[in-house]
Amino acid sequence: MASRNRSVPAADRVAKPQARTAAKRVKILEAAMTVFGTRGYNNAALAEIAEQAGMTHAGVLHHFGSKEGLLVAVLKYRDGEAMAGVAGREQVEGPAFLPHLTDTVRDNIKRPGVVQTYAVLSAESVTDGHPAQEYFRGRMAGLRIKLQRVIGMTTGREVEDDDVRDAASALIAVMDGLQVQWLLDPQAVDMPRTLALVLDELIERLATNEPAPPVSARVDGVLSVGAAQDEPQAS
Amino acid sequence: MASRNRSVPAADRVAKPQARTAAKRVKILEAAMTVFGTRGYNNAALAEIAEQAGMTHAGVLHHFGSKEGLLVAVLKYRDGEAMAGVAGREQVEGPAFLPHLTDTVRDNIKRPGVVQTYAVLSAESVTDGHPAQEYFRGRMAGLRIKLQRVIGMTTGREVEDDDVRDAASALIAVMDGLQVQWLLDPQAVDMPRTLALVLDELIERLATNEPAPPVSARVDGVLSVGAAQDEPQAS
DNA sequence: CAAAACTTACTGACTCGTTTGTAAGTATGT
DNA sequence: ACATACTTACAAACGAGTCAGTAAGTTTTG
Repeated sequence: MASRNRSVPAADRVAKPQARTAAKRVKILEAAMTVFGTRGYNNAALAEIAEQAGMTHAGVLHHFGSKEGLLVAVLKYRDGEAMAGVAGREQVEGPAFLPHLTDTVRDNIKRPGVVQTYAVLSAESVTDGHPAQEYFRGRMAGLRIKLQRVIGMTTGREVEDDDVRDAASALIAVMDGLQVQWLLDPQAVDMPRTLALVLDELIERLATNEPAPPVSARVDGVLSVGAAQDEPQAS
Repeated sequence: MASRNRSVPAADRVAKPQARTAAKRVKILEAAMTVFGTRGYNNAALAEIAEQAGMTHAGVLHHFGSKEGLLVAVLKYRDGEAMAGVAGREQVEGPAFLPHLTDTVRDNIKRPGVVQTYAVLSAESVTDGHPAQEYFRGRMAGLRIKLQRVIGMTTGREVEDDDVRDAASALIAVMDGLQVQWLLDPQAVDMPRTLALVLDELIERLATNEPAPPVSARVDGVLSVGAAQDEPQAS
């Protein structure tokens, strides 16, 4: 299925970009983000992206070489934008990163398009041979490591501790999972509040190092107030 | 153009479906699950599904009318299968539903295909006009309500309590979010352990009703041991 | 019970729309 | 003059759905 290796036309070797070109490219990227978000990568048509950017699909290809190239550019663009982001918020490094998560989620409510793009693409990326797969694998790994470090710092735990690792995965999972629920029904979930609940509780637990009893015990009535256990667990 | 004298596949007419038909349909559904999972709905071709089921794409259409019809059938089939499921596990109703969650996640590790189908389709469903949108909206809502009830029962809280609601959303979010991370890198996350961590901690918090201090306070040094605060938060 | 009268379960060929990418030509700025 | 930034036109594929036809099963009828 893979055609022969031909040289990519004019992907990135920009010798002399003209004055208004940069702005035009941003406009294409912005349009692409919207369309990839509303339709998914596979179902998105270059023609629609081009139209929103005020040109033909061939014009888009002139700048980004291929649809896949455009996607990669969108992903990179989003990263850069998220840093120099919405409220002049720069790269937060220390334990302040944790409340920053909740802030970001709060801001995201005002940018459903961005949320949708991220949610759709990240899940779509697990499909066979998806062009964004490597990107999201790396992104997840990076986020996990960063969170592990920050959680370690904040709670005085080892960075390599299993609980710290799990907490990092869990926080990312909560944010991503909430987005899908929220996109399907914005009334149904309160993203920042829910994230804060998990975040506060997880950090408290790691800081005090007092694991909660497993729910299985609770269900068996071992800890419950009225200690009437009704049914034995099959396990 | 809907109700003609055409031979509608799932007919309520007088004649019987043939003997091996049911099995054949299941084979198609099984193939469709795989292909929808590995390619996503939009990128999946009926021809590939048909091939895996041992027929042509027109044959598939004969049984399910359209690609969209097939997707809906797959989703329904999956629900039915999940109940009569893997280990003869039937509809768990009471507080036992909570440990059941962890069990399900543990089983899912052995069924990456199913996980991928669910993860890809649920996120894809938020795109404009996706045929599975209503299905997943309903599914999420139903799961949330069920979890609210079970959490209420287990912790002695009101079902309508915000914390209970948030905890329900959070648990679903953790499960779904972990799946994407796990599919991208199975080594990187321990799904059941991570879910258990969040689950235990959330239930404990709701049961004792002692909210953890917000991380923001912790970061500001109010609670931290070494009370060195580095940067004031913008907010 | 068996032939006629259907129905079901397909296949193969085709239509028609959509889509990515290419090629060649035109305008514009430096 | 010469890249750059496009456009129009086209190529080649692909994919969903239609249609007519065929083989086999099922029901009805005499």
